[in-house]
Amino acid sequence: AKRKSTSTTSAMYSASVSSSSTSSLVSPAAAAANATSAAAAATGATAEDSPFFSAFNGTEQSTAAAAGASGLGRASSPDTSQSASESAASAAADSVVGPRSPHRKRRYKMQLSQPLDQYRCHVCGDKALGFNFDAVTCESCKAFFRRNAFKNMDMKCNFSGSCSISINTRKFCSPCRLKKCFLIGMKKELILNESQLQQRRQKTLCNRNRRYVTTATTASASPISRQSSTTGDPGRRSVCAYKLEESSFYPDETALSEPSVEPPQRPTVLTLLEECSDGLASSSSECSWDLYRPLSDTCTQLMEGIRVSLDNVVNNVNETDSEQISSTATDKATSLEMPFTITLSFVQRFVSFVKCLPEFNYIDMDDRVNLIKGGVFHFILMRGVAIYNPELDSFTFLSKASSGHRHSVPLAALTQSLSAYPSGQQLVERYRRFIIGYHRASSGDQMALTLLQLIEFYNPSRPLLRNMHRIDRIQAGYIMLLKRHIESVQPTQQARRVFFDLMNRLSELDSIATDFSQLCHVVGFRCEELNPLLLEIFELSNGRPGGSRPSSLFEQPLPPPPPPPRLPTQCGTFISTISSCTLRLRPSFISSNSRPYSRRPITSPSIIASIREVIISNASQLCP
Amino acid sequence: AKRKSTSTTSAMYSASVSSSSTSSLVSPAAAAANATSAAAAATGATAEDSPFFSAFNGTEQSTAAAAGASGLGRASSPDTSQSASESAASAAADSVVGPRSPHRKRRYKMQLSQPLDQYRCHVCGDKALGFNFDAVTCESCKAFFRRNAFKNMDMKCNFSGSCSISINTRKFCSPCRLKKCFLIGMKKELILNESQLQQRRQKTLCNRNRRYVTTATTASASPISRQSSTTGDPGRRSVCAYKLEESSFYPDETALSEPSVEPPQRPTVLTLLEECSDGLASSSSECSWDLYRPLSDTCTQLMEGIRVSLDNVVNNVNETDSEQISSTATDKATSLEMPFTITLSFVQRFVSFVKCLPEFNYIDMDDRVNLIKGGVFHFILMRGVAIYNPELDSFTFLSKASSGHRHSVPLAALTQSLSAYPSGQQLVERYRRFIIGYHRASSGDQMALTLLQLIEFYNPSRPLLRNMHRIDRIQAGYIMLLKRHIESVQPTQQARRVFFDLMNRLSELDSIATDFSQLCHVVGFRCEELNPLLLEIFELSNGRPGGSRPSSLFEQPLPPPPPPPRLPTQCGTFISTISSCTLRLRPSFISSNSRPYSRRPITSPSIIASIREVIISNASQLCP
DNA sequence: GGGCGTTCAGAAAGTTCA
DNA sequence: TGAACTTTCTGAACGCCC
Ligand SMILES: [Zn+2]
Ligand SMILES: [Zn+2]
Ligand SMILES: [Zn+2]
Ligand SMILES: [Zn+2]
Repeated sequence: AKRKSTSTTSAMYSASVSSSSTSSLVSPAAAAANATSAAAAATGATAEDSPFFSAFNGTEQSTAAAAGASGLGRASSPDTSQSASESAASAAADSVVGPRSPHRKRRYKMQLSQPLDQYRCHVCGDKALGFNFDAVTCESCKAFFRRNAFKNMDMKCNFSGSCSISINTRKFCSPCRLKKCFLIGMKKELILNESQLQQRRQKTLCNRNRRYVTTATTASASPISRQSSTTGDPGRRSVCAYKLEESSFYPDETALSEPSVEPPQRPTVLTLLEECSDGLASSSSECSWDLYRPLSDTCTQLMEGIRVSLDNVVNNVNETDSEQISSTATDKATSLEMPFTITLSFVQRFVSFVKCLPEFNYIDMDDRVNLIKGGVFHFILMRGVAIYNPELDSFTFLSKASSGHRHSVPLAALTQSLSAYPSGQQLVERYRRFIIGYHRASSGDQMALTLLQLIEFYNPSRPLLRNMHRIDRIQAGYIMLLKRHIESVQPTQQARRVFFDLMNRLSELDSIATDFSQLCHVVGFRCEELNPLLLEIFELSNGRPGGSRPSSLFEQPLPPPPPPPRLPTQCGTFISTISSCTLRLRPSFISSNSRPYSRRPITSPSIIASIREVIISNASQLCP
Repeated sequence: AKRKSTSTTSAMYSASVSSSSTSSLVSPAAAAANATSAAAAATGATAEDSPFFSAFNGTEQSTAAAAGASGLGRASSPDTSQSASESAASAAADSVVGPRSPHRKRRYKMQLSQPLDQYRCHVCGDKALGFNFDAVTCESCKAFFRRNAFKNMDMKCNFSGSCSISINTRKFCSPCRLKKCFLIGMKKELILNESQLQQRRQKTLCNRNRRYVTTATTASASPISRQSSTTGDPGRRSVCAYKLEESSFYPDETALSEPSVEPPQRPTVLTLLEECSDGLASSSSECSWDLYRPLSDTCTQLMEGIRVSLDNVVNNVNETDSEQISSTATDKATSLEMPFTITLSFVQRFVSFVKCLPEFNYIDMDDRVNLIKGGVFHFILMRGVAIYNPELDSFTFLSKASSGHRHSVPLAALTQSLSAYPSGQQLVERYRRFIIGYHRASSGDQMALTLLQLIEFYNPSRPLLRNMHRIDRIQAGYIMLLKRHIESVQPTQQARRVFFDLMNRLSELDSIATDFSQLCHVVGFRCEELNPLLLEIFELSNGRPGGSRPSSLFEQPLPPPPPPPRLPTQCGTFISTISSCTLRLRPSFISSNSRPYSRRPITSPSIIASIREVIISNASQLCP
């Protein structure tokens, strides 16, 4: 009995397979198979002994067996498992219809002679109404297939994996049922996917609305049909599926008004974010990468833009500044004028640089000011990392004045300049460690360091920001860009480590910047003749929430000062440069010279107004 | 009879399942089948031989058969095989059933006027509600059968072996009752087996979570939304799914079916990414936030889902495991069995947990395996952080076995367990520092730590990944979620610092995990009696690119080993648990016991195949 | 009328708890 | 052990668009 059952199995399966592959509704093989199993049953093995017994009901089976046994090989029978009466009828029909051409076209209305409801599901033998997902199936198999075709073929059959599926047994082994569905040619591609579904639903909804409006012509319904459906018309059927879309449904052509396709413009980091969250946009068809992740087009463009601006603006010290720096370097290498001169020059260039970035344009005017105001120290300090030369322990940068030569400002000079101030040396030492650490972590990668500057620049926690979300998004974009950049230059394995290491080090920057700003405060405090403008500027970075408490560095009264550093001559230049080019603070501040330093409110409106003026005045230069 | 019973086991189901959709217990088809089988039985097979013999007690059966044969077609049954005269039948049904309005306005309610309880359990005669395990039984017999069908038939009847089973006597003789169950045709094949059970539970868990999340977080939404998600067909793939599947499935259509509106389903982290890149979607009209950034709805939902799954799955140690851990803790606190037992239990739970996450569903089967395979050690170690208790310097977690008490496993025990191995103690010490550092950085924030586990889990640089982009995107989503979480619990100013600090510490994890995996390698190496399966498992995490070079820890030949730790008894449990529940490795691995350890290729295909089997086998449980 | 999807009550598993 | 309950699956009936 065991052996027989196996043979029955294979017979049955080949039966269904062939029936599907020939696309005729039934094949001789199928009929023969039934005959076989019937014969098996007749020989004494109970039909039920065979786990593969295709349990069509008994009478059908015997009928089929009889027909098969008659040797006529009902080749054209549309069904193997018809009930007795039906089979008789179809036998008659068969004799009329005659042999069907074997290459019968796919699925032309086969209602040639017999009504469709005579057909039987190719999966389970239940009565079928027509094609479902490209096979003749019953309603239940149709639903079953729709529900399960996309589920992963996970479940294993509990039995041999070749259970026979009949109208009675179909619900016992879904894996085998599903398998058979595929076997007989059901196509899961014909199941509507989610977006097609949405379309369909929307269309339905649309039509229904129209019909409702036109037929009902109730005054309330017509003008605001959308609203009515949104609020859940109680009289209407509650259609769950539609419910979901109602909020986004516009009665008429959503599609038309929608299609703001793609900003053909220069991409911003926000474009990158979209690309990353989208997944479709990735131009590379590859799903994976090898050691180095290739850059997407967007990334390349963004970084190229940054690189160009970097070269043209940030690294392009103008001659005046260069001269200035050169002369300061020779005359007062260790005075505080040196860093002031340099940073002033840089701040100008950096602001110009930032204004070249497309996304800066999208920021509120006030917030542009706030970003610059709140981040001066941060990006100045980050710049230090970028121009640091570890061999020389110096900052080095091209100098136009000395014709291609490089300026080189030893860090030691800074130490010395600040030695007169409390904790000045320690602070510089901290900064040095910070720089060195960063340099190691980044391997001096200028692009990475520039991106870090930008990430620091677009810091959503700067004080007074009006739209933190926007800044946050931009920052996220640059973070993503940095990530991608690193992944493109570091092997996958190390990329993450490097990336997070770099990001993490920014935290230290925050505290260093705070201390530097405090220190500068003191510097300004000590130089009475220092123009109030300078004070204001240094106070810029002081306005952060935590910054209102004066740093502990400066709390106790200072000891009798060493020869107080003086910033006489250059200060004028510094101030005038700022006022003329970058900041253009109101003249009144420059003129009100000897005003005693008093702890003004941290966010003096005048400053903001002034800086805003600068930004606005140059707004036309912003890249589109 | 013996032989036959075996065949019964493997045999397929009965042809006599009555038409399930009807309220009648017997459909004409079934009746006919019964007639057949009865005939077959008459030819010599005993009744209990036939797994399909639906042995209603004699009278009923013959009645049913007669009814079917007589063609009277019990009108109340809208049976499928009744093709013609359906209207007549239903009309008849109407007249019988009661005053259903003739205009059949709605779905027919099928208010059975004659309740089913007129049917009697075929085992005990109690009232029956329907079919259970393919026979008409009462509830108690159903439960009885489920509980005992697979128990050994050893128990002998205390009486003659032919006790009569009635509603009163049924509890007196289990063996006879069970025998009768089989006799009347109950099929133990229809009892869900272990893996099916697991799937079912997982699915329930998933759905519960989803429902909970959607209801909990959409308080403002319409009350129907819950219902829609509840009754909606599961398994439907969301828009995100399609996005994720991009090139994999529909190379062409994807682009066409773009205009998908809003993913109405449970959000994934990808939804979050979209939201973040979108900018318009931010539901809060606010552009800024104060100290603590409010969470968007998406974030809330995502985290709520995670939290629920975390509580229900990860932190829900089942009793068996709990027992095991308890007993191990008392007996062999310092042996290596302890960590093995615990981690095994955790790995199972973690895999379940991950499978509850909506986005996991969108990942390629192979990649699911690869993620788990490549990350076992990582997420085990991260788990350590989550359950670390700094006061006790222990891992602590709830124990069901000891009724709400907590297990507490001192880290020192781990040190001691590994003291026999080279560098074991140092490694544990490193791990301890890692844990403590993380604990400080996160302030023990469980959500943050869980997110970090997930970030580590979705690591695009795991070996052999087929779609790194997809994993990368998911990881980015979780990183974003972590960021948002931290921003919501930390003041803006510190949030970034904390966030990057936490992220950065993951780098250290990588190296610790590598070393641990190497160490486990050695452990496996030393214990010859250790089952090869165990070795394979520990090798799982060894497949990373950099992992092929053996850690320097273990390069030189080891000194004569101290008393080699042995993992005898528990290992069996360990292995069997793994094989049965979580990993289900191929039996061959379990049986081939004494195979000498040899350096197999790092990515033994068998492992992958095995693990894939696990994942696939449970795939239907995945939330849609 | 063909062929999709949607609905929803009912069948049949498991789970809980006294 | 068993009554009561929960959950998932199933499929007949139906709605809609082409
Ligand atoms: Zn079917
Ligand atoms: Zn099967
Ligand atoms: Zn009973
Ligand atoms: Zn007995």
